[in-house]
Amino acid sequence: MNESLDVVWKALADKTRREVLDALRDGPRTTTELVELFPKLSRFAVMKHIDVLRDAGLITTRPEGRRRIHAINVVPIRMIYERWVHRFEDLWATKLTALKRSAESAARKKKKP
Amino acid sequence: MNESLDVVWKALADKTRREVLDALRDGPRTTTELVELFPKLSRFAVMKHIDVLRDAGLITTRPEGRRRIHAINVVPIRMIYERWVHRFEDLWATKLTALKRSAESAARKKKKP
DNA sequence: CCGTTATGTTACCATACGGTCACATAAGTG
DNA sequence: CACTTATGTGACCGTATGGTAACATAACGG
Repeated sequence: MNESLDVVWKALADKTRREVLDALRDGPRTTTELVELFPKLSRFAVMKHIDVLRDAGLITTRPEGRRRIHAINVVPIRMIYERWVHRFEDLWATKLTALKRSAESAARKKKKP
Repeated sequence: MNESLDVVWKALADKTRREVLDALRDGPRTTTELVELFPKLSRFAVMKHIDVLRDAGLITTRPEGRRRIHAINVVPIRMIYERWVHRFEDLWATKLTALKRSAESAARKKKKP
């Protein structure tokens, strides 16, 4: 679970897969329902994306009769945020950042052996 | 700046590139300094990663003499958070309650050793 | 100048990835 | 049972990606 976050990043790198997760925000969907959301893609392409998302732990699949119901699991997204995105928050939205960086840059310039 | 974030996602999908951004959190670095952070990779590989990060707007490069100094730009990361990750935050809470509920339900059913 | 340092360009290769198709299974429905 | 619906598997293919190597430029230091 530690550095297996790379699989999550890879899964999120694809626009279609992020759209699948967007769709699942409102609630679980069957495979066919998800396929119908992407008229430009074949059923197999969407199913492959579902596989990738499931392997990354981003969705859970539960069979119900002959249908398969996919639900989102936000835990990996939360991990991405807490373990990575969050650490950059202090760098954004403040001009202090730019000041700090330019100061460090100036120091670096002077400290050339 | 308001371009599709897809190129940013693609850039962040690589572990090495995320490590480059991690290194740049503390301040700007030259190309050679960044290369030395990855002894297992060739200079060209690291330079390619730098190119990808710059194309995604995640770093800015400024020439200084014969050196090139790369600095992080957190704006795309912030956009990723605000335009995508943030929208799943309300599911974190509901996920917790769902877990709690299922845990209670499991505890109730748990007569089996 | 010359050699060294710092960096870039071009070409090239192996693998991963996104996608399609042919075929297959399996559960409702008449 | 036969028929339709819902879904899955395997092989296959073009392109993108990550990586290396050969060659090239350009600035500093003596």
